[in-house]
Amino acid sequence: MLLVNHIRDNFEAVLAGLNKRNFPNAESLLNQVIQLDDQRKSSQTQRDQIQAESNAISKQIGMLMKEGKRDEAEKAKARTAEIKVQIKELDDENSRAEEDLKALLYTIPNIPHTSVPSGKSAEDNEVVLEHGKIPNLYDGKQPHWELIKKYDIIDFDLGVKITGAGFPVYKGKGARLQRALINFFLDEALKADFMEVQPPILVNEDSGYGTGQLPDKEGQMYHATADNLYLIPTAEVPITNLYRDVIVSEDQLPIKNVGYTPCFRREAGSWGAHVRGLNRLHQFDKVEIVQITHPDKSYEALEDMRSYVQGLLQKLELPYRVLRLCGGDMGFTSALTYDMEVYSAAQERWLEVSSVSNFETYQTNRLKLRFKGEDKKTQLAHSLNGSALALPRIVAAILENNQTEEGIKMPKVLHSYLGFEMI
RNA sequence: AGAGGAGUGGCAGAGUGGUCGAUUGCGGCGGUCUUGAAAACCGUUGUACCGCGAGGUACCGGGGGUUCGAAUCCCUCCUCCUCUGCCA
Repeated sequence: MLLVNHIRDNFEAVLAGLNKRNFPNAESLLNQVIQLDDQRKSSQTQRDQIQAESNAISKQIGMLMKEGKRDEAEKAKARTAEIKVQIKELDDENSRAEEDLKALLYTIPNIPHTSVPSGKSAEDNEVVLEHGKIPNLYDGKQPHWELIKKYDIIDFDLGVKITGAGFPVYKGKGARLQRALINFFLDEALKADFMEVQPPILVNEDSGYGTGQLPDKEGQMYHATADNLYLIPTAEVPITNLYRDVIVSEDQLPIKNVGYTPCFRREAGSWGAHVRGLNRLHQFDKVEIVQITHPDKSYEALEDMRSYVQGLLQKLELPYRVLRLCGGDMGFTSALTYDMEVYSAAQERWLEVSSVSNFETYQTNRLKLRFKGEDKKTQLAHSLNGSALALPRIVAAILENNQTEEGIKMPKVLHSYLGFEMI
């Protein structure tokens, strides 16, 4: 969430940023924030003053008791009754103001970076670059949901029997392709100096709040109610929360982590014509990269992560393009997001396979993720993450783009991982 | 899962109702001494909020309660350890 002091000091800039997102009622909400913060401050100041008085009286009573002056002590006690009531009132007032302020801040999205184009929807995203040749396929080309049946490598019906729609079963070369991609992605990340982690894939409420899935997106996560745990929608949640309530020393930055996890999304009400086959699933595999950086270095890191992901797509020989998301299409918590899309030659459309974002202090403020530099001052770090990569759509694109009448050719870089070259 | 024990500052470890944000040791930082280092000695050493400042307030696993006053008493939750059971 945004820092109140930042809103105070940069009111016009914050307002302009929210307008770039087409965020409604921005000005009045920002004014409310400042007003609630003022309320919070004044109730706390009052509370602290009275508390100080009460503490003084208590000390006095302690001394009187020690000296055996029981009567005077009793007299002093009488005065505290009123103070107690006042403290209770101011306490309530203060915590109410704090809660209201927090609730309000939760509804305000991050401020877009100056380079973010204004715009309302995906159509206004800026195409930063396109790379690779869109393949010219033979006449009998098929979308991946046909190919997987033809070669018997992914079985949706079996998944329905075992679990339900959106939980495919990968078989034979299909399963081996999954495993190969995961290993390839992890090995590449290790070469790029990311430290591998294997986090839990169920997380508690605090973690959900830490990265912002709660309270807004509660309905998007599977909830194990018996234990009040959530299945992760992305490894971003457990990996970034590793650093919740942590103060690192400046020389430990940047922190670079990579993790492979399955991801679970309920995707309630989001099924339609474009989500056939592997395009949208309830469970899928993803390798995620996360960085925690010094505030001065986060945009450099973002560019590094972007070119890193581009490198993966190039090695997989997939035609892709990079989009800079516009204000209206960007995620709630992000300051700048690049989407990577691969071209799916049989569906004849672009598929999002990665999203790389800088959250600046928006997440770290909630997480209380700080660093301490030479000057001994603690300040919020910046957090970033990106998919590197999400498997299903990569699999879809590999299958579709490389299909021939003789079979499906596997990208060269995967051969040693796969143990075969064709499906 | 059952029985018992325990959670205190970076770490170790005192503190069982009063001036305790908390004795002490180690570590860290600064200094004295030294050609340099070690040793020794001296000083310093958390986080957050409010305040221009002086300063104030909160934090002893989390939450709640008793009390004029809670690290200390009560309730509850969490975590760890030991024993028993179960298990990949």
